Amino acid sequence: MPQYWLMKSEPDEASIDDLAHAPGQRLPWTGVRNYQARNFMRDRMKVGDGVLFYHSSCAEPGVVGIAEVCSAAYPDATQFDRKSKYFDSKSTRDAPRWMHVDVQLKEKTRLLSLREMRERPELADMIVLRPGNRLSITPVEPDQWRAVLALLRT
DNA sequence: GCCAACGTTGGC
DNA sequence: GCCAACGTTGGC
Repeated sequence: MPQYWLMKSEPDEASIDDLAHAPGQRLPWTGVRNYQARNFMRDRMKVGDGVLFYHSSCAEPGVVGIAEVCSAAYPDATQFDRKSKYFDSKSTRDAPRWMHVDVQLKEKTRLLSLREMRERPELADMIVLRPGNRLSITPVEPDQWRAVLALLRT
């Protein structure tokens, strides 16, 4: 059984259109520097898991597409790149601190805005809607996944 | 730009 | 191991 996830990305960094125009419509989910989010990718994500692609820190935050996990977790190259803002001097090639998966676009959707999500009782328990939530990757329950997909098609 | 929430760091 | 200080996230 696949699991489901919501993954936040700042559109200035990697937008749904960036994903749509990437080779194979696949992108490495680089730049995660939070242990809980890393652990989700490293320990719990499987190829084929469903992903809600979410735009954050922008004028209209919300879900903008459906994607799929398309690789196992592997070391994030940006942690070794001194010129990258994601460079981590404490990480080593022998024991890389940061890992990520690749994701592949399944479908660009309409914007399901955060505001609209908050209005929906069937989504009320989603972690991303919890006050103060800052986690960039959160698990999504199967019934929440189905409810979001239904809303995206309205 | 503000600020609440919360994760990380580092002194002790 | 505690916890204050600090930094980051991200909606508004």
